[in-house]
Amino acid sequence: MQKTHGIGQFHVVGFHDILQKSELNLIQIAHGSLSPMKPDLEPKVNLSHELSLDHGRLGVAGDVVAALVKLAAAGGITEGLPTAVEIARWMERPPETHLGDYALPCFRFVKSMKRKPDEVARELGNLIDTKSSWIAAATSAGPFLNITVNQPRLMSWLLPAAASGNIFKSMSLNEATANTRVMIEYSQPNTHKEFHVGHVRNICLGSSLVNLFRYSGYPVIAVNYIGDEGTHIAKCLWHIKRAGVTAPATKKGEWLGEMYVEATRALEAAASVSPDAKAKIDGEISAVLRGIESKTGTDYNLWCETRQWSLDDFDSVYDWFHVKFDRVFFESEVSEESQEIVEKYLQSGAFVESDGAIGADLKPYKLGFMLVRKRDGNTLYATKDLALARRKFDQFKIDRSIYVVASEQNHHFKQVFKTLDLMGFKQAKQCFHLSYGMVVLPDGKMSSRAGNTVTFKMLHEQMTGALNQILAKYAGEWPAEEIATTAKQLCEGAVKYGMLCSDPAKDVVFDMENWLSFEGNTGPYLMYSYTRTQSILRKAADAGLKIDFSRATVVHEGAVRAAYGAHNVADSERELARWIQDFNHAATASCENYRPSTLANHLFYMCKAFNRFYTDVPVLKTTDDALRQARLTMVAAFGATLKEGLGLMGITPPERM
RNA sequence: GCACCCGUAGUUCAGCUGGAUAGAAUACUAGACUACGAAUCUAGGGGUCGGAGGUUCGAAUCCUUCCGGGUGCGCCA
Repeated sequence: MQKTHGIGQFHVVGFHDILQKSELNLIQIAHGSLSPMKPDLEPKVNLSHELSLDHGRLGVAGDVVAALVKLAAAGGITEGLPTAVEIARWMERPPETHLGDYALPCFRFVKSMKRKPDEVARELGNLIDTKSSWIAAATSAGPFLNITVNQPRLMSWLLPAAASGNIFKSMSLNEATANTRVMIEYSQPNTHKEFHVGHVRNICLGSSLVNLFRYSGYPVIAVNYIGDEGTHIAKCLWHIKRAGVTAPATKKGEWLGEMYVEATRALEAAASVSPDAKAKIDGEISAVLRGIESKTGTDYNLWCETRQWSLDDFDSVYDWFHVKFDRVFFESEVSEESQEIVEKYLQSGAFVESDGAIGADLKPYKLGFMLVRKRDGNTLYATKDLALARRKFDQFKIDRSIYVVASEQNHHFKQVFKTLDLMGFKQAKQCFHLSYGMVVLPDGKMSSRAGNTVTFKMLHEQMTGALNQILAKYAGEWPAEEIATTAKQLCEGAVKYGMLCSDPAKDVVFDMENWLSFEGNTGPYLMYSYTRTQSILRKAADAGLKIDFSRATVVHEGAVRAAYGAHNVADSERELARWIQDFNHAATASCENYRPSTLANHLFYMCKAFNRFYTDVPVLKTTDDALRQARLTMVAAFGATLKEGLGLMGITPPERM
């Protein structure tokens, strides 16, 4: 992609195929290349890309800058003024709709003009050309300049751009992010253990993050890291052999998880009998472990066989959630490398010996001591994380590394990242641990001892029950296959939305009944909103209103503009358009903050606005042909935006429900 | 003992790099369907933003300190 001279780090040339020529000038003005002011201002790249696609916001900012130049010139000031990109970033949505579409807090830039914010806001309001292309009215309210957008102009750009999906496709064409390779590691289940709802939250967060980063234009490698070795597996196998049990024909992985739980109980019971009994068992388990590590014999064969059961089970879970990994790492494949790492960095001085063991001394950084090799010569979990990180840097050439892991491991990852830094990896500073809180039950914390954990198996069974209920409603009316698909989409969406709609740092209350209640801030509410759009569009097509929303044509823009020029834009339409317009901003923020909840909330408010619009103004029943077409475009624009957003959360809405 | 995270309406949560009168959902109360599908919408009450200081034009947001809850802190993963 060719760089365009004069507009800093913005590359508008690559968007020729998507943007219309008339918009290019606008962007150049907005970024300062056609303006005399601050051409050397360094923009914040990531946020600006999304801004450059928001012609409405930039257009308004451009018109404000034009007035600002006049105002400043009158005072003899020509330098140090903000660019349109800065203005656009500062513009807020006013607290009350009737105040306008944007509010510009003038205290952000008046210092360079040596003026009071109230005065600047008032004079700017008088200077702004309301005959200009984007601004219909501008009035001051104290230090704020409240701006009402030229609605026909805005709608004519926004609605076709969203309905066609061009505005979303453009996001991935971001040169600023295209050269940063990101690896996102998530899921990380242990074989021979239960797959519980905590793992489900991890899958939802991780896969959504992958989507968000890809949407923002990053090349993303999605990876999994499976724990397939360690004493927990030896315990499980020890129990199976001792109890002489055999696996069922199906769901063998789940069965292994149950056997592990039984093993733990049996172990505790046996160990409480006497110290001798405990020692005997410990010896037996060590023998199993050695057997596995010897890579030969019955214990090793049993490990191979049972390990595969777990892996098969994991695959079925991933299929259920529609997640895919580009690469799957195993603990067992980095074991040997971890030993080599210990040797190498012991010599380099990054590691030191202590009490017969080896580790990294992180006390100067208030992170304690990170053990990498035990006295018995074995490496640890942390050592393998170091080995894996090195592989990620060296073999996969990644620039940023993201780990989605529960908050219990905050300390662990601080240690790992600091140690990687001490080992000399410059990418250590680009490592990020997305820490998330626990999944708790409505009546309190989950604990395996209290016997109130929720496994994926239980979740799946509960949802199958809910599934059947939904199934019954349309039996005989819809094709059986569609009923099954729809019910599945609803359940999957309910779970994903419930897992993602609140801040990752906080615990999430797992309340299946609420999530599936279909009322309020739930996945089904959003999906229902989507089906309403499809219902209208289907009916429109049936009535012969064939509008091709797949392309944003000039003709289409003209029609929307004419319709809203001749008819008032209802408040509900204006508000809905706002949420559509701010979608890319929400997606970008969601990505950069590692918080899918930001996007989830945006989608929820957008749906609220749509449902108000739905009851407030007629669409198909609109008598004026042009207005009806414009409103149909609004419906299509909202539907496309919502579908895009749900997709980023890993949710596919049904077409009807 | 030390470190990190959380504390906003009865409950579950929003609140963007500090911005105008702190917003939703739920529950409760009162309304709106000869339907662009009411799995929806409208209206109402409900809050010392854990407490106290500080920073400034301005603090739920930033700093300090205390209180409450959680997690973790060299031979597990």
